[in-house]
Amino acid sequence: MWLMAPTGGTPLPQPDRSEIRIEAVLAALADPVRLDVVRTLAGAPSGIACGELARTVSPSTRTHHLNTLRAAGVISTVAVGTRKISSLRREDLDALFPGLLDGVLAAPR
Amino acid sequence: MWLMAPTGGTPLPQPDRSEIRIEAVLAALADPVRLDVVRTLAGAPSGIACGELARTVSPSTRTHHLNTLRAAGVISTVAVGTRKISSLRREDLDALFPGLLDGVLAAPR
DNA sequence: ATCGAAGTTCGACCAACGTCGTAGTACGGT
DNA sequence: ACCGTACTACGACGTTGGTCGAACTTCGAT
Repeated sequence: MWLMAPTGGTPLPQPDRSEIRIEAVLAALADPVRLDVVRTLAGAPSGIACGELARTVSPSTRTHHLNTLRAAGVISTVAVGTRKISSLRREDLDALFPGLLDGVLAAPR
Repeated sequence: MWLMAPTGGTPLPQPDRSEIRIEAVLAALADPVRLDVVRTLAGAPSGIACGELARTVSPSTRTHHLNTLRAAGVISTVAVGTRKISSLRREDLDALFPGLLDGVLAAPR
């Protein structure tokens, strides 16, 4: 048995880089819960399981927020076992909107 | 009679730099109409009258959007005569969230 | 085969938001 | 003094969005 890389699971559908719209990204980042998720993911390049994110809300609400972030193109998620590991789409966002993510993350908590 | 600078009118109340919150800024930028306003103002450092902005919506809706942008700290407005001239708070935004505005403005129209 | 853990889906509810029309205010020009 | 222009304030309406609980699915482990 080998250690499976976080990128080794089944990827959930997500928008292509060319399909990411700035309005959707901004709307996704505007919510406090989702912004907290993004800040957390920014410090964990290898990804984090859904259950470890946004513990202040219920599981169903958590799912809703992660769906929103994924649909906007902010995060990508892979299913490994019973878990789903999410991580920031930093490369795509930096390529499309250089400075945006850094600017957001520079904001005081 | 001299040409009055756009900064010479009576300034409307706006949040201090220290009061600007990233969530409010992102929420303000997330709306298509307001994003259009910001893009327009980005190309006019000297400011633009309300009536020349967001012509796709009614005057009352326009006022609502400009109020939202001002309350979020994205724009500042001065009243000169019967007009109100709005301009981007570029310095403040760049100081608080370096790269954010540039990233947003880099997005394709 | 069964159980538990991890997420999802569905439906409901309430708050917040974008939109408008109408009425109102404030200022400049005639 | 009057009028028109520029913008605002208010109230209404429909839509969207965040929240939850309950029921369901899927997978790994025992």
